[in-house]
Amino acid sequence: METRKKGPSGRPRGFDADQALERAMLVFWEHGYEGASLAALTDAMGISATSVYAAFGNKQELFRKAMERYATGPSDYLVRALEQPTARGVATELLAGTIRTTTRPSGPQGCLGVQGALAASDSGREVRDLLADWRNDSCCRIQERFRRAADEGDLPPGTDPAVLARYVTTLAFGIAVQAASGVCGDELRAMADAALRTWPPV
Amino acid sequence: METRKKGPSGRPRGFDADQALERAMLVFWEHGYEGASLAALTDAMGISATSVYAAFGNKQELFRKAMERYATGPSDYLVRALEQPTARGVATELLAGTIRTTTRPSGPQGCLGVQGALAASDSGREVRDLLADWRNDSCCRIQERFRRAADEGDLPPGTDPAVLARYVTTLAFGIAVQAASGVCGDELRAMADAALRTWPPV
DNA sequence: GAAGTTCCGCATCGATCACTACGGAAATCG
DNA sequence: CGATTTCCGTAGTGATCGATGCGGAACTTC
Repeated sequence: METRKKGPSGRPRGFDADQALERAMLVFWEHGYEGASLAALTDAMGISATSVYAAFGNKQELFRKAMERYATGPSDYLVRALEQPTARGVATELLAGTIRTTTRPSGPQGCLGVQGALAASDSGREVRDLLADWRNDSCCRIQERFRRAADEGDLPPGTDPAVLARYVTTLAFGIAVQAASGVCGDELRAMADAALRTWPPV
Repeated sequence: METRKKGPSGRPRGFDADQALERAMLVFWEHGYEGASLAALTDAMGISATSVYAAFGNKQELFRKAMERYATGPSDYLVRALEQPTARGVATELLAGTIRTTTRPSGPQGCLGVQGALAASDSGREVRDLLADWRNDSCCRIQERFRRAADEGDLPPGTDPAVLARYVTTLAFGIAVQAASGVCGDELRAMADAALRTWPPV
């Protein structure tokens, strides 16, 4: 499993795979998995369908890679939120990051992990389940962080980390829906500020 | 515009249009607007495509009628919530109704108004905007109810009805996403109880 | 019964879906 | 250079999409 190039490698590909994946992610983000046709994807990526399948497998694999890129790119605020020193900081950073990413002026509105495939036909069931797992995993990671906060005395006694994690992720997913509906960031920030003023909701 | 039957009416339709629309709504609810194919719809409705177009126009019109049925059926908890005597009662009934409808054991999980068309291709843009308007309208009606509550002294001075309405609808939409992810009703109820324990979040 | 109207199953429309076979062009090797 | 390997544009695969034309059957009113 050498990463070095060895042997006759033939003609190298004539496009930037990273840039192509970035553009594919934006199309999936805006139109969802099933709403993004191969024609729309290849058009945005600037390459032919042949190149897409040679470089990424098929549409489903392309979406998986686009989702990974989304998780480590536009959605990396989750990691930064988990690194906050206090539970309140975690919630604050999570909601602020969600609002920032879902209402960015240039780019799709909403969250790829939510609107990528919330409901789908039978052929899109796997992708739908993939995103559901991603959302539940996000909730679990926050729950673990809140459990640690409870152990550290950062949360009032009797606070249930699971309920608290479900609460902040519900707000985050709701923000994603509001953003997809065209609600602006300022209004969502005012809402998040109000919600965080009573923290934690024991 | 008589509702009576007059003149030669020809052969009456051989199916129950109300029942067919109910079944179409369930298919749209589960698979979304674009994820519900005409084949799946006609199969569930028990009638041919010809009958669908004769009775409901086209797929988009069928969805509009299904959405109206959803608003006055499974989603009628919104009206009951708005009729509650206190602002706290409005929020409590809204969240309870949302959880009840989005996690019913038999039937689709989630909310048709959210997952019906959160992201869509170009051909589904009109339906997507229709649902976005429905969501924003729901928020506006709640905002008006909270404004009345503020006038009646039912809310602390300085409370912004718009922010409060955005808060409860964000929770409701988030609940719909959680339900679509397979989260059970009990867990969501515990979360809603915690959120309502600190009310209002001024 | 006769005339008129509507229903609806069958077959199919063109468009688009995700996907791929083919082959010439281009680049890397010895 | 020649040989080899890979890329990728063109064209087209069968399947499915939403939506209809047709015509016989069924039901109405007269």
